[in-house]
Amino acid sequence: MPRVVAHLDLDAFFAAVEVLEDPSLEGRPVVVGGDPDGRGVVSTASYAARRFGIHSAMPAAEARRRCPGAIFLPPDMDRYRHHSRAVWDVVRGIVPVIEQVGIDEGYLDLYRQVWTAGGAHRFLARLQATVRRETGLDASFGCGSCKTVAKIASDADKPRGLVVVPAGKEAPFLASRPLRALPGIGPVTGERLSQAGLVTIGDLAALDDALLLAVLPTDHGRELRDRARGLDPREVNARSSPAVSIGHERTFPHDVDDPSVLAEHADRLAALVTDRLRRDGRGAGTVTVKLRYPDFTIRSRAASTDLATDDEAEIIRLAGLALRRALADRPPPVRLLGVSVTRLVPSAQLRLPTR
DNA sequence: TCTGGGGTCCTAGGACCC
DNA sequence: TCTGGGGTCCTAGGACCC
Repeated sequence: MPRVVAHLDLDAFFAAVEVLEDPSLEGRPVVVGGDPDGRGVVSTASYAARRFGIHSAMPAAEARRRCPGAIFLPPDMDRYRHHSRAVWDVVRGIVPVIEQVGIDEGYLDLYRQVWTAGGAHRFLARLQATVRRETGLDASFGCGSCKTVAKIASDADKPRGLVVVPAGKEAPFLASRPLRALPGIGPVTGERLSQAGLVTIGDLAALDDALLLAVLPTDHGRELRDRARGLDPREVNARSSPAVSIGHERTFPHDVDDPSVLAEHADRLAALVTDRLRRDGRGAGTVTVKLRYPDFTIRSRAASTDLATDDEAEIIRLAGLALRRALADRPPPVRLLGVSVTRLVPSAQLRLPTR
């Protein structure tokens, strides 16, 4: 029996929440993201702002050049989490098996709800209307026999889209779309495939083993070609797993030259990380410091302990150690400093050896 | 135009153990 | 004197995602 997987994607989510909280913004170009006077980038642009060519990840300064009249708002994650929870509570009440992937998207396993494409369409149209009525937010849905097809389908007719790909029609549905639309193909792989003359998902799907090996000689290559053919065995996994890492980072408004200033920022970031670690009920065995230099190269150095800790002074000490190692490798100026913790264990195992 | 902040997963090489 | 093989853990870097 073919699987029926749906993908839910909230439309322009951060901007939509801001409009919901301030209806005077309705229909206006709203840009949620970093500081347009500094080094900020766009997180989410409302559809009115997208008409000016503004999109996610664009420098906010460039967004303002394209639309000087746009309303720029800093992200308010607590607010977005609150609205996101409302949406997922509604969905969970109707579909028991869901895998939330981010704050604004997730997969639904519809195996208990529908058996045919027609059934899926009716079911999702009702769910879409229910989400809208209960939360005031629009979502787009895609549906098909696997995650890859469902995800691309949810993006195919935004906003308020609803695209159901019937079983057996996966490959033709995907074939004409650009390679970069395939989840797993980013800037590097996309460029590589483009250099090889590939343009569409169909081009990748058509590669035989020998050509595939020549173009993408990695384990990942076969998986990507399978997905391009509409084959993707990943299940909808409703069990969420605990975080693997917790971190904070900061891009400075101007590059920082002074090591003692960097050390102060490292202390502050380490304290923030420790707060979250403790609220999570965990301890950490490794503290990693990340530096981004003006040329955008990234360097990271780690410091570990044999006894997992959630002690602020100890985490600050390890961060300082890692920072000095990194700076010994390459001195300032530095554009970004980050501190993260890994090798996490439950608090009950604190002060027990981690290895 | 000049590029955020939160993550996950994978890989390669070295250390270490048996 | 010259030399194993497998397995695991750790670090650093990189691709990718939202």
